[in-house]
Amino acid sequence: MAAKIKDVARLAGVSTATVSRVLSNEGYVSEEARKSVLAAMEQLRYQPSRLARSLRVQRSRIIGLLISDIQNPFFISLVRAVEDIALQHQYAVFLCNADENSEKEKFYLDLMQAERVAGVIVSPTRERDDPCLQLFQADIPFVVIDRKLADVNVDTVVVDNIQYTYQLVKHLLEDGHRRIGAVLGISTATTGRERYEGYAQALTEYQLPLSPELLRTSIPREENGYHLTNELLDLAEPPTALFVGNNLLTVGAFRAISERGRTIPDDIALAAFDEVDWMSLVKPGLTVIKQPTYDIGRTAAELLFQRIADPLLSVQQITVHCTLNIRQSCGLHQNTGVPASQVVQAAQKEREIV
Amino acid sequence: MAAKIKDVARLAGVSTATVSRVLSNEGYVSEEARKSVLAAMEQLRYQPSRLARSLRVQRSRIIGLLISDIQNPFFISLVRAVEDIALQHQYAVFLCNADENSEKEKFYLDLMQAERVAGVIVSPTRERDDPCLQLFQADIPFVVIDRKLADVNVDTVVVDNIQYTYQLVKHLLEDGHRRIGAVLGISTATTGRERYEGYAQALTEYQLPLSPELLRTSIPREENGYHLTNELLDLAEPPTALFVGNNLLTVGAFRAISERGRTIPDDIALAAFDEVDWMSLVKPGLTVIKQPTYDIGRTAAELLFQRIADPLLSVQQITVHCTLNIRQSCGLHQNTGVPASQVVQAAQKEREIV
DNA sequence: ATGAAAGCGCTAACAT
DNA sequence: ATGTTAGCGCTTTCAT
Repeated sequence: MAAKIKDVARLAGVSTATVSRVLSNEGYVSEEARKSVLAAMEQLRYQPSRLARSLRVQRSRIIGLLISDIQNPFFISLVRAVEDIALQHQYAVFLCNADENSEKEKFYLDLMQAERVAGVIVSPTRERDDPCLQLFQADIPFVVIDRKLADVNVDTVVVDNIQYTYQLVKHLLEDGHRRIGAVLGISTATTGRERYEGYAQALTEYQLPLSPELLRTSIPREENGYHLTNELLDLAEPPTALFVGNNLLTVGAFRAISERGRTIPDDIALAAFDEVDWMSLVKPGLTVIKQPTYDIGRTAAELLFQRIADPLLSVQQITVHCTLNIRQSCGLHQNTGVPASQVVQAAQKEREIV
Repeated sequence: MAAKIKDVARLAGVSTATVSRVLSNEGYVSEEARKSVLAAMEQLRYQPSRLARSLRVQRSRIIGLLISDIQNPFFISLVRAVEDIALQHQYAVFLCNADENSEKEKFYLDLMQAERVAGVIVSPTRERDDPCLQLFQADIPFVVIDRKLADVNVDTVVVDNIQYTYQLVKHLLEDGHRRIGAVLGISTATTGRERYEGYAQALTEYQLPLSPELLRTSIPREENGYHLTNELLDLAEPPTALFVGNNLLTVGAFRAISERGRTIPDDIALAAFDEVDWMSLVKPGLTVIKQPTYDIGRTAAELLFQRIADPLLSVQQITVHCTLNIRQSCGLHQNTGVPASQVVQAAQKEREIV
């Protein structure tokens, strides 16, 4: 097995305490002792056991990151951000993927607790989420991202889904569309529900009915986007425009429309939540709300480390701003009430405390 | 703090040994004792510390997964696969992202060693990779994926890059192209080098020179694909076809071509390594080699658990098969020597031991 | 069938 | 400036 602190101490002719002091750069240790310890470490290729250390100091230098779907590009740069910040703090990231499955979510949260992680960042699969509450009750520092959690006052980083969806759908309305379909994620997650609300607000403002047949929801996966869009296109009177509430659903929607030989935006307009890099490659470019994914991850990680450092800190609920990227998929917008430039300007990457 | 085994023992009126026996379902324990222990656990919401357990039994139920770039979709379903298999074995996955940076790679491998993970799956950033060798010398079970490692005989899961690239480039040649540019990943990783070899083999077979000006290599990132492709398009005599060696590079290449208003395949043909889901959305569809990413991950994880179970098992080097997805991006293929159907048939998802 | 006790590798009082 | 020692929470002989 690997060398341990005792071996280093023996070889260096000092006690384990001295070795530990060298390791942590704390306390007094003579230059001479330090040198021989360092030499011994080198010689034995000593790698201190973080396992033992964590047990002893009763906290590990690992944070858990539980995302709801690793297939979703939205989470990828978020992961990168968390990783970057964690690295700065000398922490490692324990990444888990709930796969939109609340059982897996519970499993992983239990696991993180059992591994005694220092804190957790989580995007809950549902708004009322017992496993998350349990985490909260166990006094484990944690930060919620992307989706809000009901019944607890906890550090949170989200975007204003209602407001941005409202703007996006309004954009479609201003282009003259009156029959706008919606393909959304399930409404047990707040993102799904709020995006529905934004959609509903916009229609209501234009005194349009909220026709149930135009609304489709499911777990946000590509195949679901595909099927739901097909359902909408199969309607006796199909929508002239589509609002899609998530990037995976968008891939499916796009494919469904293409396969039928329909063209965007002439046959049907398309506007969606979430930007993905390939969207700049497809023609026509998609009009989307772009979330600052890296910022969300960075902010959440910073919040978490603040909370770890000071558990008594007051709770912060941060809303980050998005950008409206207007491209060609909703058609010409000569008749847009709000000029595109103004909309984009209003959506700087600022932060506000709610 | 959370309840510990002592608390459970006290509440249940038994010793810690008995609690431990209940926990692990090993050794004799009376039905009566079991019941009261279970009740005590419930009441205290006891979560055994895997940290302490790992220290005691000298091995954790965590495997490390170090991928070279989390932005690359290639790795995502691979991650999913590893996660699925690990879960079956009651292991957790410690996912790290080297970001094509060998310092980060070293940092994470050291970290994994310090955390005493049970084993590691890694896609090395370079062919001669000291941190990986160190892992090997420390007798930590590990499996190499995607890229081979020189100087050691270690469990490996890769694809036959040379062979598939050869087929793909030959396809371009059979379509009549004689000036084929290549945009590849750096050749310190075996994927880059081997894909170059496949390219070279095909050209050589057609007795074409290997013109250095047609070959561009860099770290596989989108912006590099963009710049390198622009360089090729800027040549006095630009290539009529392009082979791109990796999906991130392909996004960049595609963008560069689009931005110049060039059309695929009329102005320039395009064929690439790696499939990504959005490729079915762009027009024209891209001709690509599709790697069985999930299979690669699954195979690697299975190999790792075999090795953990029996360190003396003979080393396995597995080559998984790819699929050639022929679409419209390399032009019509009436003049293709090998019919597409036959090529695809030859590329079933079989396995072979090299 | 159960308990007592040692010890995994490390840190942190406390003593010198 | 350095060493001694107890103990983090768990498992596992070895007794009984």
